[in-house]
Amino acid sequence: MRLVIARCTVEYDGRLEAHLPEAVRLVMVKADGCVAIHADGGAYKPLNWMNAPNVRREEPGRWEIANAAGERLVITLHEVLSDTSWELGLDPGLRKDGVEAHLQELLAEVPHLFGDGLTLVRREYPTALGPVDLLLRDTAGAVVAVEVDRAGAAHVAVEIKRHATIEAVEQLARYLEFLDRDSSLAPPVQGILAAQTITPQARTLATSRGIRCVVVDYDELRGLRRDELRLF
Amino acid sequence: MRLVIARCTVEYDGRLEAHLPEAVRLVMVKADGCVAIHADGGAYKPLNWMNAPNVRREEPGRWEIANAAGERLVITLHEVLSDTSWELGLDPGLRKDGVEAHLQELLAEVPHLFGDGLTLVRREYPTALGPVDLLLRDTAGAVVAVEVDRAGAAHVAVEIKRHATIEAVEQLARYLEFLDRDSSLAPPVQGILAAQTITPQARTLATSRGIRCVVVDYDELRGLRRDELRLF
DNA sequence: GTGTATATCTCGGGG
DNA sequence: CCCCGAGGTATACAC
Repeated sequence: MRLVIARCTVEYDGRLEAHLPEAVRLVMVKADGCVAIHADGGAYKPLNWMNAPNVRREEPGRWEIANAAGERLVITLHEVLSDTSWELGLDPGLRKDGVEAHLQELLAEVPHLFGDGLTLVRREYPTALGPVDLLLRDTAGAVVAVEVDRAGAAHVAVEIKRHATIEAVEQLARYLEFLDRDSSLAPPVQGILAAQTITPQARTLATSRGIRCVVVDYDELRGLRRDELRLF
Repeated sequence: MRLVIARCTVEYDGRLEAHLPEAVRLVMVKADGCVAIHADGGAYKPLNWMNAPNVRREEPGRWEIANAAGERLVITLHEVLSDTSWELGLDPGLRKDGVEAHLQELLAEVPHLFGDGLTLVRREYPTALGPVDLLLRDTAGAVVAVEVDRAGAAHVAVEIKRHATIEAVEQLARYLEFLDRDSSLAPPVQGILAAQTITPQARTLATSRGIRCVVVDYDELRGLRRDELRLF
């Protein structure tokens, strides 16, 4: 990794055009060749950048970086205050826990939480528009629907979010539209929006579309699984 | 701006949990107190970070950074290879050209491109869900609708995107639903999706919802405006 | 502050 | 390769 502190101006021409007036900034060049220009504030996002792969032509006082898509970044270095390089080596990478995928894993193990007699058909059930998080089947005729037109549904589609907004409702509604045309399922398919938090607007829209909202708790689910495992 | 090159491990506990095994990385601390931990690759996004505002408690070999939301970042420094600081000063900031807002400005000037007799009512026309990019009015009864149920519409809502996906169609469909209930407009309101590029899936969904797709060219529009200005 | 929309989003997965 | 969806998205803006 190379770190250059310099008074510079920058021009970017590609997906848009952007210009940075003269100021002192950090220019970071990583081992893969990607370049980022940072100011001394504004979260982690650089002011300007060029991703790898790219080609960098370096002349005294002027760097020109271009990629195959025709994007071009020109850095004019008026004064270089520091120019250092470091061997960092390959990073072992980040381990994450608590993202939507984990919520999905946990919920897939306890489908009966959404209604007695509900069992898992599969996770990531495919539709023409994309995969539904969970598809459940009612094995006891006990689905409780909030709207008459989806009452007694034999299948239930579950959309899982950490935080559900209107977008999540739209997404599930799209899936339901296509699931109702799925010949292997008997329409109507019931929809459930499951999330740790749900905005009031999303809840309103969901209700008006006959979609049930369920608030779930990640820590509680983890505990539940631990408790269930104890039975064996 | 402070730049620390160090062999370190990192723990984040907040909106999720994340862990970074021991490796040499760059720890960047900006003037506003935000912290970012970079590996030597992977575009501009850091492996881990903490935005401002936050409180940083620094002990030898261990930084603990926390914010008001209860998020916590702990950096254990096993070996510090370099620790430098720089005065960058306030950045004059980035000037951009070619974003969606500019496309909207240009299109607002030539509403007749969407159909003869169409004039601009206003940009950012408000609905309960948010503003519609452009609302047009048919002053010549010449709106061409792709679906019978929206034929002869007196008003046209235009959603503008640089690149239109299914999301854009959903967004416009939501607006149309509310515009049809707008007492100051006579339903049905026609919808047009205008973008520099439109995905095939978005086009399919748009057509099935009676929304017309129009591909626009930013450079051509700029030229068009220049040509029109020459007339005066 | 919440909610909504944009972004040179980045990043990963699947067809 | 494109498309889609998630993100500790970040960021701006309106209510």
